[in-house]
Amino acid sequence: MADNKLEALVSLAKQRGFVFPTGEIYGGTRSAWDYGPLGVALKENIKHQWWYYMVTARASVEGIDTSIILPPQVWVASKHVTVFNDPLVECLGCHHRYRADNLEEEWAAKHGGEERSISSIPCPTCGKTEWTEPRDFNMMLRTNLGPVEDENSLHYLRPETAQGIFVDFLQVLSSSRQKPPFGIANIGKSFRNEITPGNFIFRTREFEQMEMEYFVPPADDEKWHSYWIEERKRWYTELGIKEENLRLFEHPKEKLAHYSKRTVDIEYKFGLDSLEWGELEGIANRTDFDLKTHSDASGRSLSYFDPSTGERYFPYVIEPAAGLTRSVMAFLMDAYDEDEAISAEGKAEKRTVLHLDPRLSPVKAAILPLSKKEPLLSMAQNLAQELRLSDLNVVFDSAGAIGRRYRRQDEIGTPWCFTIDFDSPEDESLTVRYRDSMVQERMRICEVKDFILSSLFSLRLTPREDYE
RNA sequence: GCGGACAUAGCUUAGUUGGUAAAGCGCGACCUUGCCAAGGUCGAGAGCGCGGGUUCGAGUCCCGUUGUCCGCUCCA
Repeated sequence: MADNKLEALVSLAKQRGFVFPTGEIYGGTRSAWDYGPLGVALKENIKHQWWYYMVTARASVEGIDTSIILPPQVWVASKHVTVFNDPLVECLGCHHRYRADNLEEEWAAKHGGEERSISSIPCPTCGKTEWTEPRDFNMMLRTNLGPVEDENSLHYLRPETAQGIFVDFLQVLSSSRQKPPFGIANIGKSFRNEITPGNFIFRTREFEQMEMEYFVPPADDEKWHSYWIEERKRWYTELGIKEENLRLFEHPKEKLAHYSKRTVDIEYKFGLDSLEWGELEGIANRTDFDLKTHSDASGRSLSYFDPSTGERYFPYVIEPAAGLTRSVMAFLMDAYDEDEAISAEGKAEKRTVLHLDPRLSPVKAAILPLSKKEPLLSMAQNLAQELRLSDLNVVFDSAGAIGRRYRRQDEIGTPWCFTIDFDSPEDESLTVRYRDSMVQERMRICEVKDFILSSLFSLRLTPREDYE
């Protein structure tokens, strides 16, 4: 059922220009999907809503945009070069793959601490003891800068945007005059050499992240952690994700990443066979790990001097790290619906509709002349252009019956349709038709722009400042 | 990386025992219609994921490859 829904959505996405496979004329590539005219609008709108809620609306958060390629030492210091280097082996009997270090640990645990190398441990699946040589598998993509390819030219594409923030910590601190608690936000592409990409745009090797690092006095870490978990969950629900499709997942202590004291994921119920619940965002307490390691590695102290107490300390970091491209998929799936509309003949017909929040809708309004005759045509075109000049993405559509045109807009989530009819030249009014209720109302043409702008404005979220 | 299934116009599919690509929807134009996927006419659009083989001849058979999905493995 839900898998069918994804199929329908993928099909709709391709047909209407939300998302399509990268390089399809060459057979496509596993690593990426492209965002079409509507897809990029949706993605930009999500990004904009995040930036507004996390940066613009908050006095305590600054935004930056850091480079995808950083000095390689950054990834050595952050342990990405070493810790996430997994030795993988494959059983020559049944071709199952395992992490060699995991199997060795399991053996020791089951056999009273007896240590054995992978070469003498039988395969848990088929029992054979024949393995390929362990091969290091690093999640980072590499590239070479400059004309010569050697050790010195080796660089990595960032696997997360967070490190750019830590590396710039001092510059932001000194140029913005912020003091803890304060945050630095960063949106951009990251790259991970995932073994198994898949599930549409859920896991790709190239993806976009929206991350914010919130620097707090160490004693306040837990209450800020709770604060951000609630703020972030609220962001999704206020933008239309159904409450029952979201849940929090507490990472078990023993499986926490090396830098984390506590991590809570916000998961979305994709409801697919291969992806029942999937992580949209992780909110981690990274402690002072990053600031300290970069201080040690760089020789520059990334600590904060508090003039009011005369103390110098390393702030703790609360990190809400969201996957932008994943959330595009979640917003689309959550908005996708097939309901019933009554046709002109009184029959109930299936209607495909995206119940997107108007702030996220790629197209805010459609301007539809009921007929191609003048002056209806020009009136509609003029209104459409006026709205475009107000920075509103609108479409003008005069092709086909009016009902068909409404359905076209439903399918891409346009919240409002404005129809110029034969009375419009006389009464300077038109009909506004709402996507979700299909209700129609009369409205003065001169009020359309303010109606849309104020409708969008009234939906704005206000950050909660008190976390107690 | 392993195993399985699938791969035909923008989308969904049909293509009989191999004989030289079809339909619906969508799209464009015109006419008609005048507020929830109406009707009519005309039109654009695939050489069947890609490469190779068998054959007089291959979407249709064989091999390889790429991609998608499912199941393993992995996922900071």
